[in-house]
Amino acid sequence: MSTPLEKDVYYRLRDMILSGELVCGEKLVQEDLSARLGVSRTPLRSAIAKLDGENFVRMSTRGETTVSEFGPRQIAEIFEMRAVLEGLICRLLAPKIERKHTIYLRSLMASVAEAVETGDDSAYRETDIEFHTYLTGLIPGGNLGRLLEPVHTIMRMSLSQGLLRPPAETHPEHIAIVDALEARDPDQAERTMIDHIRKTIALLHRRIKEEHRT
Amino acid sequence: MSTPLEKDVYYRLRDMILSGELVCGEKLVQEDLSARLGVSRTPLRSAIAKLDGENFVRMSTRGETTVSEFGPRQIAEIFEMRAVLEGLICRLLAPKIERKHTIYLRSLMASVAEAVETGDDSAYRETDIEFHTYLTGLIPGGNLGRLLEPVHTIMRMSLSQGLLRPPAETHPEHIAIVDALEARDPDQAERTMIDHIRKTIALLHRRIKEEHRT
DNA sequence: GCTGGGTTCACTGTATGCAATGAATACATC
DNA sequence: GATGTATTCATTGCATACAGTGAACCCAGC
Repeated sequence: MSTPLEKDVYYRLRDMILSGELVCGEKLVQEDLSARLGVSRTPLRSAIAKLDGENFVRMSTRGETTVSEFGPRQIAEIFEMRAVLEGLICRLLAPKIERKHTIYLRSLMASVAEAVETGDDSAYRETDIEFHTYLTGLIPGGNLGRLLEPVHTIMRMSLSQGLLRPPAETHPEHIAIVDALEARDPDQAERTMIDHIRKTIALLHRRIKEEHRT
Repeated sequence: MSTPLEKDVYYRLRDMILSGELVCGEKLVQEDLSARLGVSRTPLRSAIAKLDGENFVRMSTRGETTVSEFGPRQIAEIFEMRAVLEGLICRLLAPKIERKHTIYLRSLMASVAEAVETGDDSAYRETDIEFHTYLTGLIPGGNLGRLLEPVHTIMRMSLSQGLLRPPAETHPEHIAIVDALEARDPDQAERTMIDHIRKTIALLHRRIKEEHRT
């Protein structure tokens, strides 16, 4: 048992949901899925139960399991949550952030400076995610971080689907966030982070509008 | 199948964790637990998987399942999340809240006016919870609401353990929140809600300090 | 043709059995 | 006595088997 089968099934299932392979509202039939994934229903059920806990699927009381919806509308809502939660992280972090952490963040920003200039999105994308993930990981205790993990998974998916503002736009915002953290200004750090994410939300809403028009 | 056994096990297990019957860090032994609860390991495993998804327990890769910690420190962190998330709810709700909803909230407040005067905490407590739960339920889509459900469970537990500010203090705050919602002022609504919850967090921190001193 | 009752069937929830793995213990060797 | 090794054991992960339930379907009666 190098890797527990149910973990594997969990990740595969989650990917299938986020990639749209399993459509929203689709009823999950355990036998079909287990055949499709080549496992028995036991690890599948564990995976589904965990996904239920994370709200990726919804189990009705009558045995029906349906896929939660992750359209632009829901993504926007999730990003709203992300904004305030990551803002909170910055606020809590600011008073006591250690020098080595800001140094790492700065080096992270510096490492993609060229990618920003040249407009190399794919190189920039990973750094963007790392920036947010790293910050989240800095909170001790980690309840907050654990809650945000699935959210960041969704964020990763959104970015890979092209939900990306121009690096030339977001890069300075990231730097401003680090500036505020380094200045140990909780309010400023929180505000900067929230504004940063809400600009992406605004982009999302424009997308929704366009999509609605077609 | 009046009620699925695994749902029942899930709730019982969650209660055992929140009530402190299962201590933080305690390793969950499936056979022991299943015997203790009078069920087989199968529904138990489903329940545990879901609790893992909600971060009530933590499953290591090596099969060990341990209970997450819910001490004052963690409760404080969770309340911080609660503050910004419920603040967000108010912000999103304010522009479009319907009259019938504010009417209900006002009636809710009015119904406990005497309890506030007389200092009848137990009568007031349920209304307090209902106030927050109701607001959470008003957000459409419900991803936000679903995320906050376990959080409110923790809140309920905290209140029953005496984490309660005097109703005379919180009651006007609730009213102020409804005022802001009715005025359709998103910023004010968000701020009022956040301040409201953060005052409870401050109480929590005082508790932590006291506890630390003994 | 439509409706009511019964039968079948697909699917889920649960229990149990088995195999595998990590840990603890006992033992042998240096 | 300490250290390395083999064996046992506790406990998990997985598959399968079984029972129960809701839904679809079919057929008879009006």
